Amino acid sequence: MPAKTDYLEALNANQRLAVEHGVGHPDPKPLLVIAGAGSGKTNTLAHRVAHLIVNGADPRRMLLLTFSRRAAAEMARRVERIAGKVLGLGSGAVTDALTWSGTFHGIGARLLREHAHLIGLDPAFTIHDREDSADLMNLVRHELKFSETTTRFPTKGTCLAIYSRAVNAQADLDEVLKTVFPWCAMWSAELRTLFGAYVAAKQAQNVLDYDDLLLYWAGMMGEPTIAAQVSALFDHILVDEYQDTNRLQSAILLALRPDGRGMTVVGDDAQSIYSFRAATVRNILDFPGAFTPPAEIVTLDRNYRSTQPILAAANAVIGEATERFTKNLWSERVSEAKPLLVTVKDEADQVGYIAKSVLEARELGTPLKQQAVLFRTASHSGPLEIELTRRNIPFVKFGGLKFLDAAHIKDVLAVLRWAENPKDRVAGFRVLQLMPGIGPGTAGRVLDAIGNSTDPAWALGEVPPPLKAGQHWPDLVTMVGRLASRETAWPLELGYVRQWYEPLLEHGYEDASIRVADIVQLEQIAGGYPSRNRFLTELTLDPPDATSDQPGVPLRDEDYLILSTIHSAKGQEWKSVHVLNVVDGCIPSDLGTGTTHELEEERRLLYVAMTRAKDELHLLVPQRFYVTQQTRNGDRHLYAQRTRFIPRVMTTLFEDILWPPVAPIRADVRPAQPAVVDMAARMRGMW
DNA sequence: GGTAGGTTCCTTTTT
DNA sequence: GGAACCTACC
Repeated sequence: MPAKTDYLEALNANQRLAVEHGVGHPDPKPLLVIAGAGSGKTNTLAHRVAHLIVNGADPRRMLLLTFSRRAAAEMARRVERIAGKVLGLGSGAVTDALTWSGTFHGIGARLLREHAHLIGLDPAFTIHDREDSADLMNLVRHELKFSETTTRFPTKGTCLAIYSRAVNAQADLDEVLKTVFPWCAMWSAELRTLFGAYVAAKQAQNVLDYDDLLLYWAGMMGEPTIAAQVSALFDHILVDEYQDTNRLQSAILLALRPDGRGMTVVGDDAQSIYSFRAATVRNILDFPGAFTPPAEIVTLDRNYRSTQPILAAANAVIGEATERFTKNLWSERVSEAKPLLVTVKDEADQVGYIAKSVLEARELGTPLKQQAVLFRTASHSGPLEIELTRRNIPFVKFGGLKFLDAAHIKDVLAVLRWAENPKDRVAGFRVLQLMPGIGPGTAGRVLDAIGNSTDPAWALGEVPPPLKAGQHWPDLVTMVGRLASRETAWPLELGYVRQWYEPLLEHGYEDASIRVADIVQLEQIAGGYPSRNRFLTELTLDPPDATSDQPGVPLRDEDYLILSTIHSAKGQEWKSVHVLNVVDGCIPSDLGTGTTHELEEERRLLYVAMTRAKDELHLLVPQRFYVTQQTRNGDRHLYAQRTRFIPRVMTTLFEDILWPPVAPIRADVRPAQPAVVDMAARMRGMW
């Protein structure tokens, strides 16, 4: 029975090619969709999924790999709308069936739990986030006495970064050291020993880190019988943001579908901004040739998002890039307004300009939610956050520090993780040291004592109580016993943890009451998960991005401005976009100018930021730029240059303005004293 | 030997 | 604001 295909009418010719490719064909070629910014990528992918379902594909047998859970949810919502209408299904029917939809890491975790027995893995494994992994690396580093070398050994974070790089890029350690961490090359032998011990420690403790989720998955796919079993779960594999996958991820995909059958990948080489975590543009450039016959390529180059002047400027910026699938985006959205290149005196004016501009736009009918301020580094928004708070402009920040990164939240999660997996030494180590009088030494000995006991909760009760811990110790023993026996239903047991933790919190922090409130909030979030294990796993793999992601925050219906790192802005769009600090040293970051490779990525980053804008784009160029803690000179002002990615010849594509407009200020002259108080405003403000 | 508290340095981007 | 390192105290 031919299905109704009205929904295809709304697509343009190329989108339709991408959606209909191979449907009904007995032996379809793999498909690569090069989708420029704002070209309706998500919509096209969602239509393809829906179209496949309408034509008889089983949504339960579709693997949909997206960049974040937010992207997965958005995809599901659209598929639901399209397919639901055509198939006349009730709401949620299709979404519920799209069970294999999520990030590589999330899907990996699920596949590993389900197939753990086949590869000798205990399915009760817990997952370490980056900080936990670094802590474990640190423990091992100390055990091996690498912390006592005469010349400085790389820090835990650097060690983990090197390890992770080698795993994700599927590269040899020496190669990684030579190309990415040359200053650590002298430690090659020690690092190899360290990583061996680190892997052994993870295995002994039954924990996996982020990289393991991919590595074990890839390993599983290397065993023909298991590979066949896993591959047979899926008829279709669709991957979004393919430009941000690394070699390990592409290896997994190829192992799932060596012939590329039923495989669709979508991406934009111009938006690849994750090479720091070993993503490689090569994946997308080489995809077509990985199969015989090679994959079909469909290019979406019509932009539906931005006005032509914004697009012209963005095209000019990316036009200078060295290697890419050539495609220039075009748009029919005419506008007289060029993007603005706003020169301001310093960061204070930058912040003032944004506040003014944002409020003006709101007066003209653009709600705050339709406006965003983007920046290279999470910490750059600090002064802006202060100013917005002062002016009572609500905002939500994406990227940077997470709710879960707060020490007190990590403490509570560590208690839960230790209960879930008593072998998890990092968790136990953290929990024990919360108590007064217990430091690394005592904590280590306690962990050794309960070591491999079959009943760790009981073993803990047998440990002689460290005297200085006082009442906290017996309370800990009671609590751990309770959690281990699971006598209290999830998520109520979190209440016990809080009861134990609160006195310690009050002892350790001035602002204990705020922190207690956070934990209460955590309890509410926990209510959304069916079990402790699921809670811990999903929270680690998909931490809430911003405060608005958390239920219970009274921001839901309110209007608020979006603050986001450029990385976290991926895939999103706003009517009006401001980009902070478009100066050399920020974009490109002075940390990212080492190699052409890094420099190219910084260029793409600016491109991504610019292409988020629909109607208005403001690039801010502060002339003076405050730098904290430069290695040698301490805090100081730098006289910044406009970013090298917008050379003089390109400035015709922008409207150059100075702000404040009156009396342009030479950088070397101190500004006149501003009015101390705006008395007129104060008088008006009385009413 | 171990813990608590002070000092100094540094601070990309994320699953 | 945090981590690594140092020093004073138990």
